[in-house]
Amino acid sequence: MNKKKKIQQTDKSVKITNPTKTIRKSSTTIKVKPQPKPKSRAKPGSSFQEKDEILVPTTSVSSVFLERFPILSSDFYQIEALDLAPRLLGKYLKKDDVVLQITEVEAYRPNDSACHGRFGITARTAPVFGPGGHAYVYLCYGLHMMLNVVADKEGVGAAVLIRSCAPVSGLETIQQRRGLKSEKPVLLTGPGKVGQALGLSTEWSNHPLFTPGGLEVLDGPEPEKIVVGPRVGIEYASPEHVNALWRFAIAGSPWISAPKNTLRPP
DNA sequence: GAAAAGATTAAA
DNA sequence: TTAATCTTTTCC
Repeated sequence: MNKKKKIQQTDKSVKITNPTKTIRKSSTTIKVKPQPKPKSRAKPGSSFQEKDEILVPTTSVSSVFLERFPILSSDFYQIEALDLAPRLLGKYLKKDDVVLQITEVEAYRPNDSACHGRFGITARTAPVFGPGGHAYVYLCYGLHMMLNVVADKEGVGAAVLIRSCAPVSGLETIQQRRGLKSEKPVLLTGPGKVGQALGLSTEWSNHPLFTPGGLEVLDGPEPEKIVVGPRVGIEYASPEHVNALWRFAIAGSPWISAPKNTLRPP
């Protein structure tokens, strides 16, 4: 059917109600939350009290990464999502004392019937249309925080979903946030798990990833081989976009979400 | 103003 | 296979 005509990117007639933009800043010191209940997530808006936190000096682990893998600049992201997605593989996500290596991603693009930007600019999706290099975090199924990296230039509605990561440091914090004492792929294979491990809420949406503090993306080793496949969980989209091979993963990595049997060499 | 659906996960 | 859980978007 003809469902493809309204997907055009909207003009300025759309009103943009400003999303809640309380960008939380965290210092370079490592924060350890003593409160032990990873089950009930803290309600957005009530950031955990500063006084309840135990501040620990930055460890050598972070210094090593900052030295060898510097934070990526804004320029890195100003390309189309299909190019940015595979380039994000192997890069590092850093927040608090947690460092994750990106192992699986999906590209979402303009004129893409699976992209959140398909309805134009809204309060939720405004960051997607902003300049590349910012986070787009949204609540999925009322439960899961999904982290995207906004791609391309301002005005273009494109982003890359982070589907899976491998743990690099901060394993205890990851396990505590996940409520799971495992080192196996079940810990971080899935977009909801990544968001939970990083301690994200929708307040982190639109957070710049190219400036020090809070959530950052650091440079990392380029993977030797990459596999591609159709994106996951978008059955509502048009066949053309359901079948598009816009899912990318590091070949051979165990840190990849299901289904794995749809991934092939490009 | 009401209702359906969702870029998922964990447990039965 | 299904419940959990709630915001966003659409429909009347």
